Amino acid sequence: MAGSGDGTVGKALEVLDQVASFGRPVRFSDVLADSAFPKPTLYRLLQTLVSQNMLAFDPDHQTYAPGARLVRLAHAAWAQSSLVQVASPHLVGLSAATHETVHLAQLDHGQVLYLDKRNAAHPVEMFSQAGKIGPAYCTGVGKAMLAYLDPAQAEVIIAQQSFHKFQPGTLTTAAALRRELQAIRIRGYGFDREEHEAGIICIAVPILSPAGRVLGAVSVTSTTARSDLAGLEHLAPQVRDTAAAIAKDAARWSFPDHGTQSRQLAGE
Amino acid sequence: MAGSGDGTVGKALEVLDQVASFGRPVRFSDVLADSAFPKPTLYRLLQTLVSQNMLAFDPDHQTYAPGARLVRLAHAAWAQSSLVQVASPHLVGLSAATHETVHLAQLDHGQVLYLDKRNAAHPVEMFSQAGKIGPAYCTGVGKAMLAYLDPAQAEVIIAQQSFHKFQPGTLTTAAALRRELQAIRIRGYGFDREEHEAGIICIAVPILSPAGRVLGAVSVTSTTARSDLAGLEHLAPQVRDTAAAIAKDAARWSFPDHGTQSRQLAGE
DNA sequence: CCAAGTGGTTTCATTATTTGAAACTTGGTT
DNA sequence: AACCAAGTTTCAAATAATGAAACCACTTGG
Repeated sequence: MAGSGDGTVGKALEVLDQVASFGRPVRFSDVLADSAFPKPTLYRLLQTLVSQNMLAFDPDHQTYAPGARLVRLAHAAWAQSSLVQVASPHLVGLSAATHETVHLAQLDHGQVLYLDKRNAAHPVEMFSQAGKIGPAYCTGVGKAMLAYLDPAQAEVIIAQQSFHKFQPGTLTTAAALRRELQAIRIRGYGFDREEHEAGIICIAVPILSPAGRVLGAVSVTSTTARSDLAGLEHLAPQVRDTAAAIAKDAARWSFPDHGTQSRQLAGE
Repeated sequence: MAGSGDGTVGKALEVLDQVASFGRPVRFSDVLADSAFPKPTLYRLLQTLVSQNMLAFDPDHQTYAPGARLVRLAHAAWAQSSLVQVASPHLVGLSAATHETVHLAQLDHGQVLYLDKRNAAHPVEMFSQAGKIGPAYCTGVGKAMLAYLDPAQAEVIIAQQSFHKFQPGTLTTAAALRRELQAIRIRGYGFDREEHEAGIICIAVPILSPAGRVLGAVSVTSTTARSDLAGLEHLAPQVRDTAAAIAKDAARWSFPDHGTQSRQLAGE
């Protein structure tokens, strides 16, 4: 579904991703080095992105970096993501009740995209966490979402996984993952059994729309030092209730229309 | 410089802005209603954006909303914006020293884009604030940046201002604004004299690169209840020092190259 | 039950944009 | 001065975007 290569826009966004994925400002030649595009094409795409403020060009160092317009757009994305808005109080509640860290995530590009994180102990952070990405095949939220996805879509995403063996317990084959997903469907929730990081375990439940569409997932994370899988399993009802509550609120949220908020962006 | 209308990419991003600027999920016809594009063109642009995950389409309600990829990209933008990274500790320091709210901002599309906010009293929030936009002609940070911009660029931005009279003291003409900018250049810092919001005043200083390019601005905000312009003026040296320290760190930051961070985005 | 209407989608010949090999400019090195 | 690497521009050919009109699916009302 999230296919690559729709026309010029697709190419431009590919370049944008590329620049963003270097963790630092890059020179033209850096991008060119691992770009599929020929020099002048890449050059023009970069120019366009800069002129559109999607990339910022630093003339002092001749480098490109992700631009300001992205931050502005993301603010809009965040502010009106009904999931984030609606989930927020429920996450706080779950975090307080369990005294553990709670995550809210979504699927994007076959990966887990974390939308929110609540930690009972350190009630700070935010942008630092929101927007982070992680693998789908070895995280609790990732597997919980995959399990409830339309089978065809799930297969597409499974095919995209790297199956890198982070830990002894990491699932490293599509077959093993499919078995795990089946188990999750029967149980109603998924675990992360130290598959991604040593000592980190979690229980995760998908958030499903009334029609059964996967909207996201919630998880409660703990450490092997503090708890164990059995301990997390006791939290299953609470996590499930939280997911259900979020789903219910999300379904309600869409319609009331909030009285046409006046739009205002700029003189341009 | 940030011209509109470079080819198809520009059009697609225009549509993206448009969708983002409704504060809610929108139907096709909603977008069409205030779009310059004919029906099929708009339709295809929306399709492309959805397929690229820049917009999310909700099939249940047939609505479009800003998509997950934006959040991911913005995380990258944020994480590697040298300004934000470098400024962070200085903002904390300034906020602690002044017991007031401190802002970090940049110019985008002729508007002020807030990148960070530190409040001594409520050390929470973040995504909620980062990404917010405001007018350039009636905020302290906006005027401070305009004052030190290349005159030609400044004029372009001045021409884009709406000069809406938010408050009795709001500057409502380009001429008045130019006079104010001249005063700021002489003084070295700018004020917001309740021009945007009643009771809110601030002192702002631009952050300039060694070459004199405007990188952003810092401000300390207070209320008429707690302080006054004279009170803020006492803080001028501190704010100026903070801005200078940020500029210095920013200049240093660009080169060390951080040992090529491995890029990793997805299977795609 | 059919006619008219609304909101969304598809077609297809026309038009405008994108493309990239090659040539060129710039600034630094030997 | 000759050389080299990085960045920029040219221009005819190839490709993708365009939008008027037609179409489909579904509701509304006569």
